[in-house]
Amino acid sequence: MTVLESPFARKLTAFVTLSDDDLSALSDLYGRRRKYPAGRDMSHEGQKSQVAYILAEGWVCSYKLLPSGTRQIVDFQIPGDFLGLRSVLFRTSDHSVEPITRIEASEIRANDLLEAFAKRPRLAAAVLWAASRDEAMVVEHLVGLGRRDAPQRMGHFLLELGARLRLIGRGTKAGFDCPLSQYHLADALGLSSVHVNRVLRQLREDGLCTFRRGRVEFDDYERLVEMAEFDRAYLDHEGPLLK
Amino acid sequence: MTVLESPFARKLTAFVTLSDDDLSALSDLYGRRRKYPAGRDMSHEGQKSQVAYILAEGWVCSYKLLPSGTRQIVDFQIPGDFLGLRSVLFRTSDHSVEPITRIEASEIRANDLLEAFAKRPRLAAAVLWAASRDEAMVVEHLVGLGRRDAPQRMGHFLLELGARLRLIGRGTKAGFDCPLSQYHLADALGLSSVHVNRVLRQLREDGLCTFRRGRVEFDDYERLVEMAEFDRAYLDHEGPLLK
DNA sequence: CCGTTCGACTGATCCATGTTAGTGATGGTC
DNA sequence: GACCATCACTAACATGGATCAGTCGAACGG
Repeated sequence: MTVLESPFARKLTAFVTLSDDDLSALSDLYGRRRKYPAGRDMSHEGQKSQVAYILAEGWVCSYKLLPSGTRQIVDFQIPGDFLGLRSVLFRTSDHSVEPITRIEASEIRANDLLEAFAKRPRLAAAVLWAASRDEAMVVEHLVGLGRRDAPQRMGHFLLELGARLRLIGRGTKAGFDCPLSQYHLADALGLSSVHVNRVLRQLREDGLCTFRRGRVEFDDYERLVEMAEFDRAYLDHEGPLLK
Repeated sequence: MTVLESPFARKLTAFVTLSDDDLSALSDLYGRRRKYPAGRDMSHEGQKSQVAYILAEGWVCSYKLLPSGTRQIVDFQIPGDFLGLRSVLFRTSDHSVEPITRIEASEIRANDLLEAFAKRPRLAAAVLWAASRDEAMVVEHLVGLGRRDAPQRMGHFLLELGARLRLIGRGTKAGFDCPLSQYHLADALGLSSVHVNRVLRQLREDGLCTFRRGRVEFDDYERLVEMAEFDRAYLDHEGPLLK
């Protein structure tokens, strides 16, 4: 796979037009590529590591565990997303990370990243955009938990995931492949898995969308957008910003 | 008021030991100081401004409005906190800002800030810490909305506020002054104001804490911490990190 | 001084969602 | 082939919190 086809490059170029030089600087960043099995925790918790990753393949979630034993998933990472960027730049991160599928991730050394930023400002702009989009997603997620009911939350979540996946060429407005279990959805949306099941059934019966056997189908995209009050603006996906 | 006594400096020095030179660089940052009346929206929404503020006096909240007319408060800013740092560094922010009390804020020009960072790395570290603490608070807030019930959320919120205020010398483990209405609490905690009232009454009757007439009193700090499962770790308040 | 607004506060009712306790299908493993 | 774990799915029941519909007191503008 050439750099241009990597999910990370696809995501960035959707936002900032990158020159060939920018792209080759990007490919120089990629260090050792590692694989991790699904399920077992990568447990970055409490560690302060000097290395971050760019997820090349597979899905990951970051979550916090509560004393009661329940957990809250803060967000999901898909190919092209950073893993552990914060724990490089800031202090040790306080949440845990679990691979949902088998994953492949390329190491990025903090120094290399900062050097590349100095030489290629557009690259820096693109990465900052990605980071700020991720933050906007957390805020939107928070709004959902506070003020949207279960069907809206679910619809919003699936639409957001769909939009992110489309950006890296892993989905269309018709649907996308999705390895999440109903338990993952429950932990992300602050619901019980029982209720997740009910809500999914209702969305299906209402002809809005169908989630079955690892695949999400948008049965009526526009009506789902309306029901979920989904506003793409916060994802900032409407074409390159810097030409 | 000397720089050292400003809430911003107090907050930073609680985390990173700053030299006299660092502190004077800090005081050079402060630009024009402006006042805003309570209530009227500062409406940064959709604007991309080149100026941020450091809140010197008063309380502010940032929130998102939903189509249904309800709102979700994302967080509160108190003296010493940044206002609009994100909209300087990143793209236009998509939430609104409302002063809760009359406020005073000093302008910070983005360039000045970046220059100061280059010259005084410890200052940069301190500001980065502040930014990452704010993010950690948003995540913790999200966890609360997803997985804590109303009394825990309320307790957690009041304890967090108390800890932040103590850092800038505006509160103790006994309590603090708090200009928030029960509507503010409702919008922040994802509850109805009716339920906020009930929960406050219950906390009072249980001898945990009392919120009345603009004042929060911790009646039994330790028991409240336990009830709310409040873990200070994410605030990172345990003394200076860099000596 | 009166009327208006706003915030704290309450009781009654209802419903969205949680909890408990299952069934059945699938796939992996020894 | 037996066993086990995991996941989707369901029904019955319980409940936290929303909603509705107020009262009351304080602050405020005219």
